[in-house]
Amino acid sequence: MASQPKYQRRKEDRPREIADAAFEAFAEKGYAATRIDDVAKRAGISKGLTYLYYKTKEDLFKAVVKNVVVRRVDALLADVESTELSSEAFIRGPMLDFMKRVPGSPIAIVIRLLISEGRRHPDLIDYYYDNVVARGLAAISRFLERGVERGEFRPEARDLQPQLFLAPMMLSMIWRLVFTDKPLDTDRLMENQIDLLLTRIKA
Amino acid sequence: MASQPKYQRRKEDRPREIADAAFEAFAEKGYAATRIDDVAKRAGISKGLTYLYYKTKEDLFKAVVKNVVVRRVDALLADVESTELSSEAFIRGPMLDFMKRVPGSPIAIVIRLLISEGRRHPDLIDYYYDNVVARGLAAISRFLERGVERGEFRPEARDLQPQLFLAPMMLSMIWRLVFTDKPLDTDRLMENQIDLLLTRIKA
Amino acid sequence: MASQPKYQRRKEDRPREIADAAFEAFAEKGYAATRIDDVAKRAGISKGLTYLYYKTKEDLFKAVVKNVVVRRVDALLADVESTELSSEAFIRGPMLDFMKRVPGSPIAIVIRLLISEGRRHPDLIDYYYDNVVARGLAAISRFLERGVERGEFRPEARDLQPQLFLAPMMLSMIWRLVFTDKPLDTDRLMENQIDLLLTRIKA
Amino acid sequence: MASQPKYQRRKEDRPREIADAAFEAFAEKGYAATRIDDVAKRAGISKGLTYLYYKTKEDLFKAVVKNVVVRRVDALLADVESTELSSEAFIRGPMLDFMKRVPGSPIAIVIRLLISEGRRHPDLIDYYYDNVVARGLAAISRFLERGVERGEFRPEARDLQPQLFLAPMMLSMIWRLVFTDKPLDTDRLMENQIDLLLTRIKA
DNA sequence: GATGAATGAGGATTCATTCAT
DNA sequence: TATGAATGAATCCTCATTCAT
Repeated sequence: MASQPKYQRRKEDRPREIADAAFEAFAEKGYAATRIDDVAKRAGISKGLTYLYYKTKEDLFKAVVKNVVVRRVDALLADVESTELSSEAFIRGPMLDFMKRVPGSPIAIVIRLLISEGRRHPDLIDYYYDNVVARGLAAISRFLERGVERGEFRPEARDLQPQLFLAPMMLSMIWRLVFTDKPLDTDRLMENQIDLLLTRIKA
Repeated sequence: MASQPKYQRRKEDRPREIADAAFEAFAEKGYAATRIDDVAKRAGISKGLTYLYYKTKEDLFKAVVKNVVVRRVDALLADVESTELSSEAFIRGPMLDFMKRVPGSPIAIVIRLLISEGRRHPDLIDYYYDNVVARGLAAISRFLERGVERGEFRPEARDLQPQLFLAPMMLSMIWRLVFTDKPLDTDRLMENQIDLLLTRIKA
Repeated sequence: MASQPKYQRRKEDRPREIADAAFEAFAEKGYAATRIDDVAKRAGISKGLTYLYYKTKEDLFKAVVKNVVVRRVDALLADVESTELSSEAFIRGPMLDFMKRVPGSPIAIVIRLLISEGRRHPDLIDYYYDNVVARGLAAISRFLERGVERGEFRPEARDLQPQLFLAPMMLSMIWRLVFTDKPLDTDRLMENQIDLLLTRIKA
Repeated sequence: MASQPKYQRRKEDRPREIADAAFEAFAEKGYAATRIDDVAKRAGISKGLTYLYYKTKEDLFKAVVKNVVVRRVDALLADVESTELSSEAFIRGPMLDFMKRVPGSPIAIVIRLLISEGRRHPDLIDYYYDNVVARGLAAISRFLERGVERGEFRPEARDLQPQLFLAPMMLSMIWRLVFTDKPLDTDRLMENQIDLLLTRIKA
């Protein structure tokens, strides 16, 4: 093997590279079972360098949840919010598509990390809630409201808990995380739920 | 005050006492952060004795998931299956009650453990699936079937994924595990879901 | 080699054994350069066991200074204070003997540790001052006072700083710690000082 | 406020600047606890540059003891040796003044470093002995000799160990290094010692 | 059976030193 | 020269597991 250059200065990219590597490692083995050495190896750097950018393993964990997630969630949400369709068409279209993608996305992984490690990081929980959950719920509420205003939905739509839209997505996520090999048509699950809800609220 | 050992009974109960103590400890701190010493202290015995009953920490973990869970789940399911009501009355009554209790029950804790540690224990996942999830799903399917046979539900009820009944329960569970202090009327969430579903399938 | 028993329970003696081993190690290499592993090896135990008795390396350091020193200083001071001689005879005899022994005793080692590491352990400094230095100074003052009362010393003896008696001892200590191989008749140094002082204060 | 680099001059001064910075750092935290990074920061240069002038941390340590000390000691001794006074006047005047200044001077710091780290650097010890201690002792001996020759001191003065003059200075140094906040009139201690000695040797 | 002292492998973290830029 | 990113050996400390008592 030709020997690789031993040094490669890439100050700019390192933090993200490390966070990405850590994300993979945490995703695969969980926080506790992940060795800083693993992360470094995945990132193609030495263990010590990790500590130049992240003071502790916990810092790294927080960075993973914050940066990685938000980066990807932003992308996903952007997709969704830039549409102009009838409320029903939007919900059955882009919004459903979005929800279908979540259980297989990094968001699911992060949820798992938060479920496992969240207790010791209340600030992370808050961060995640504010930046992901609350935004998602608000988007749904906004949509229902708009539907009512436009006369597409009945006024009772306003009283619907937005979590009703998300429940099958959550179940699908957990299902796929835990029961990897047990069959479940998660797409159909979400479609059915949307159908139930739209039937109920359509004007 | 020094905390008193919680368990201290006859030898024959030891394995269960240890498993119970371990369950508490795992519930509080998670698998990795739980010290065998903690478990022993909670069980009121010495660290060494733990190893007489469980060869490794992992064994203990498995025992917790298996024994503790099944024991408690059995109790919960027994409640439910011994009823004679109209299908709708049953669903809105005992079944809904049962579901409402789950997010605050040990089952939620075990779910968390499985989400966190399950990957490394596929046999546990299978065990849990067979003994808890599959039984629950089958019960729901059986119920729908019975409703159709009795003419209470429309035949399409047979096609409903039983997970639709469980989705809000799952979301409630996760919500309460993760967002301990964020408000969510989980009971209402489940009621609404039941209502949506019954509206759809009632004859 | 016949294999030694792998386990040897000696709960009672361990703390002292470890502290003694640590004392040796610290004496030889200083605090920073001493590895817990060295200490354990010297004590004939495993590294981990050290931590059963001393939570951190710092704890061990404190224990060394406190226990080891006080143990030995007590012995030395006991010697001295139990005499009944004329003041001059006492000073030229037991007290001088005592001082001559100090530079080669563990006290010198501890002084070195305090000089090196003391800044980070003000409590240790205080402890050492109270238990060693202050006691020594007080003993000297008491002696001068007694000499005056008995008419053996002139009243001006009361004004003598007790540190004047100790100064050559201190120089001898440092000299021997630092300039191990440079000649200096430390005994004569102390004798001369005592002589100077007695000449001055004798009635 | 970010601390400003203290040194930042021409290249030719670099080695000295670094050594001075290192001296400060060693003085503050001791050898082991001083990071090369600290030294560099104090010197207003990058870590790497330090290695251009000093191959290792130990080299730097040696340079500190050698250059810094000798530079400052030379200055101090120069003061002293250029006088023309009666022997007694000289001892009670410039020499006593000099000794009084030592415990608060960098020499004290270096002594501490030698006490802490000297064992691993016998060459440094020798260097220090030759350039500081031996010179000091010789100066004192020379002075006594001269006093005898001039008829100011009795011939027995020749037999006096020069260390007797230095003992209270040494004690004062250590006292101030270790018992920073315990009161001791170190000036008076030295004055008294000089008085004792002069009383003994004056013709 | 019980105990808890003892072991030792392993992991997070630090920091002197190197070297691409 | 000058920088500071990068390396990796070294070290403290933890904790599951063992075993003498």
